[in-house]
Amino acid sequence: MEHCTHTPFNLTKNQSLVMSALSRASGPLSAYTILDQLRSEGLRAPLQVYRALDKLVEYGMVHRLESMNAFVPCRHPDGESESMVAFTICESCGEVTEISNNGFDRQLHKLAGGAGFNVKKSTVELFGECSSCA
Amino acid sequence: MEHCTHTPFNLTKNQSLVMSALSRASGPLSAYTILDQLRSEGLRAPLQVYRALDKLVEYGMVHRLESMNAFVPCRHPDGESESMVAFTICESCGEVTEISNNGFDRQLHKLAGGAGFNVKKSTVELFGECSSCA
DNA sequence: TCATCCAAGGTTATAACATAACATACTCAG
DNA sequence: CTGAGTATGTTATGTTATAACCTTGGATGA
Repeated sequence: MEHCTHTPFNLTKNQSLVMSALSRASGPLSAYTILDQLRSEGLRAPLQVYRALDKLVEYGMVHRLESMNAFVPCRHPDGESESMVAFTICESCGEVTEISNNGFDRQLHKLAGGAGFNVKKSTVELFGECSSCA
Repeated sequence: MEHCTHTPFNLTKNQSLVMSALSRASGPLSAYTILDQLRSEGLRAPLQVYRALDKLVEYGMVHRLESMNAFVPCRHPDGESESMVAFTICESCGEVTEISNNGFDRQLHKLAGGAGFNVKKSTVELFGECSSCA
């Protein structure tokens, strides 16, 4: 599935700006929040942000959190190879963590496969309480 | 997680209207599509639909597809007991299917639990190709 | 009875998220 | 150079969701 294999890209100006805004942030950002942060850099319209985001997602450098209409830089833990990506979202502190696991990925494909469904892309977002808030 | 345990409810008028619109439909409906279908029944404003949807989701009778901003009636297959719910979404014909599986649910909790995260609610949406389209 | 509470409903306005359409510029292989 | 393909800029608009405020109707119990 999506992952960071394409990372070493020459990003365009807008793509770099959006990427660095996301990297600086401590949590997910909406497209419009990114836009506000980058007005001083010359960005003016939502499309400039959305276009950059589309590419960054395509390159696997950014993930979209469907349940939040927000974006995070890809930071899957070292040692994890490419596979499905899932997110934990803490309902009390807002922390978002990326987790990936090959076994789980296989399970998921198997589960869907049992119904004759061939999975190409997955969205897995888990809400609950993180360890620091427990 | 969410499921249909609360089903035998006395729904209000708006809730019934929204529920029957979803039940009639062959696929997911957006809130605004539901509104359009129910104008003839007297609904006028988005909030009337959103409020009904909120309740129906709370009762476990409707699921929200986060990645599509759309809603489907809960129809998990007979014999499946309560557990996590996942959806397959066919990118070629648009068919949406609900699947649930206790083993998968446990896996998912275990995966997150390994990172100290306590899962309360999950969104699992799988995109790909369904059996009829293959 | 009627006071009070509370869930649900109605309405207007607006916020938040996302894309259409069209014109211009950059860049790189042929 | 040239032209195909990608990126950009800009305006306008489409789509999804909620805020704020007020009214209705039914249950409860003093």
